[in-house]
Amino acid sequence: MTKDPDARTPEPGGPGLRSDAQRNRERVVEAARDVFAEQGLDASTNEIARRAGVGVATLFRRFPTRDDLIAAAFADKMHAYSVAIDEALADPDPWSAFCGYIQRVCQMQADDRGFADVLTMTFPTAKAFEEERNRSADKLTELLDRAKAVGRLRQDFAHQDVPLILMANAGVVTATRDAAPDAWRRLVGYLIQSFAAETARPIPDPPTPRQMYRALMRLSRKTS
Amino acid sequence: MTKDPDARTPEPGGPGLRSDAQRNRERVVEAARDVFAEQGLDASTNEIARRAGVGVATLFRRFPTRDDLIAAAFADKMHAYSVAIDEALADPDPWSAFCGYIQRVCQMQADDRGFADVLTMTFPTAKAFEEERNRSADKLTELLDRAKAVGRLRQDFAHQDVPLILMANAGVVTATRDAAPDAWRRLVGYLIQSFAAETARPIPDPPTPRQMYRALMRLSRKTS
DNA sequence: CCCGAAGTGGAGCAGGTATTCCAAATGGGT
DNA sequence: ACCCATTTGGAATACCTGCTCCACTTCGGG
Repeated sequence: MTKDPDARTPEPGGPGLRSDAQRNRERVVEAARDVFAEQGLDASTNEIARRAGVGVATLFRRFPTRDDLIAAAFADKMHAYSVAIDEALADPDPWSAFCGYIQRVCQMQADDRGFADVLTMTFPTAKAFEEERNRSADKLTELLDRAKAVGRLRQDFAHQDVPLILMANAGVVTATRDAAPDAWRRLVGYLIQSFAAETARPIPDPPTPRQMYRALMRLSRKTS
Repeated sequence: MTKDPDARTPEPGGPGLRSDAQRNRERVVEAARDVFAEQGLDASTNEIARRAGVGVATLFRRFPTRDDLIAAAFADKMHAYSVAIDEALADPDPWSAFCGYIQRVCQMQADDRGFADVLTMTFPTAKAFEEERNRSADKLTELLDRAKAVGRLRQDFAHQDVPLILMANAGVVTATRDAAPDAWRRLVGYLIQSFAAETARPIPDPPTPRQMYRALMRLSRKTS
């Protein structure tokens, strides 16, 4: 009687949830983090529920769509992702800031198979991330501008090149994770060198921002 | 292509097959080529049979394992792949030969989703390809040596870097195929520039040949 | 033209997903 | 201690796969 039928709070940890329910929710999120990290975003729902020690119904009640679960599982990694660029902006040397940022983000991909997917297939998943992404985008532009201003980053480096790097890196880490876990460092080493202004030579145009946006949106729906 | 009774392929098309059976076999191979190109190596068997207009039993009778089908479907693209390096070796300028080869192979990945998989996940599939690969490996070494000898290719470029490039490129093409089909050219542009001797700066060591071999063998068995 | 061997297609099976439903268990306010 | 709304686990459903089996069809040599 005292309960309000529509007192649903959309996303936070657990507002009106019973204490045990809230605990179970957290267990699901933790299991999802683990499983996604190991197996990528297309890991089986059953596996996550099993690993969390709850029934599948519990998982679905708390996270009706897969995107809800992904958003919850990667919320803090997305935060770390945007913190990374803040830290980069704090570096007095814009070039080392840029290089450090690229390496950091690629490292995050190497560490977490699911997160590599989130960063490349990306937004399909969550509006929750969209805001964070937009903030990051502005900061990224700032970072690139600084590195160009000091003459270290080539002028024709486009911000679309960053997701391009992430996609390339994702290709390497998914292929080499088991057999050669550090192979991606070599790729990134090559790439960063090619971003240096002093050695820049003409290369094909980058994809347009709009193309890149659409590429990132891809695959929310499977092959069809 | 080019139906030639004794062109190559030891015992492929059909030795003692009835004429209709042989025709069906060819239809399956063609359907497999199309479907693999569109959907990648993990396309559904049923889909291929349906597209070929035959029953699934026919497909399985002719190609008991998936690898058999893959080998048949990509035989001529593998041949083209090894021809590409011959053509590169025919180029009098070792550096443009090298650059052209990389671009050519990456182009092939961009054109065929399944072939991109074959080149990166690779051999899981076929001993048939192994011989072709070994021949190619020797020729590749020759190509790299020449380019290094004329001082255009950096000395620390390792032959393992080639599959590394293919993996990176595969990451980009799978992500951007629909929205930005030429994005991979930009990546390859960056990479090739970083392979030039004159601008070379130290980068992390490449994976060992053995690591790379194991990486290529990966995923013959799923996640387990 | 005929008939056995070769070839065929689709139903069927085992095993995998995502998602829904509901009888039973549980928390926590009283 | 009680009671009922909330929460739960697992069975049930509805698809997908890969792969096999077998009654029927077709080829092609005589």
